[in-house]
Amino acid sequence: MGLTKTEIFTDEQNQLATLLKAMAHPARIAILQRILISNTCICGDLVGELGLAQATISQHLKELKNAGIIQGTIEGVSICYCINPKTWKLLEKQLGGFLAEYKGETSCC
Amino acid sequence: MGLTKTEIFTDEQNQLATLLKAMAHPARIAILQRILISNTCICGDLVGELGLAQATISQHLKELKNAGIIQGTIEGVSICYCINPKTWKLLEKQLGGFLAEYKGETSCC
DNA sequence: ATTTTATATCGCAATATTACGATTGCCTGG
DNA sequence: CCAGGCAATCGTAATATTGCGATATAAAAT
Repeated sequence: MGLTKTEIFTDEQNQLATLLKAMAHPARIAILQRILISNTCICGDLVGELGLAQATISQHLKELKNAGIIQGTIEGVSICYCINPKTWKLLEKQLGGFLAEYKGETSCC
Repeated sequence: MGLTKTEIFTDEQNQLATLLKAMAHPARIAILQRILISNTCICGDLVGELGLAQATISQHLKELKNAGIIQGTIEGVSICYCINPKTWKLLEKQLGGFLAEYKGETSCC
């Protein structure tokens, strides 16, 4: 055991879980926030700004890229990362719908 | 190594990461959706509805509870789980603010 | 008091994640 | 072509997650 039983769930559930998982780390949230602020892409600046090793940052970037949340393009010497608009919109839609499903606190338990 | 360096990040980043992590599993998304639909709480019904063992469901519920996303009260024989309004509102706020920070696709890379 | 029913917890095995040093690959400038 | 820096990858250690059977706990029914 030790691996998620994806066959049991819907594609939507698996997809949302994958996206959330990709963001569910403080370093990756910090990376995304940096990208959101300086809209324009960043890269090795992160190594200096966050207190993590280059290999670690690269790994986090890879995970965000694998999930489709960011995309990277070669920009001369360094590499430029930025938000993938398509996935971001999908995320807004899926997550928005999910959160909105909660109808106030109609006295449950 | 192998453990997240939380000291490096802000409380907000760590908190959001914890909440996202708690939701970042298809089974837990499915559980939350069930709760959102039948607003009123559920419990061992999940064992029949999702295809997972009782011990596994119980563990997922525990994780959601630890994160503060759901709360449980004893309801006679069984236990009634429902959304924790406080955390849900926090999540909406944090996540909403986060997602909204993206200013369209102003030609990045 | 004993059985039934509903959950939680323990213990384990398989796998995934996190972090980093070391190395490799790759472009650019000399 | 070769040296420079930037970023990806490899390998490894420590720890976390996922899933389940088995067992424990606790309230309700008999």
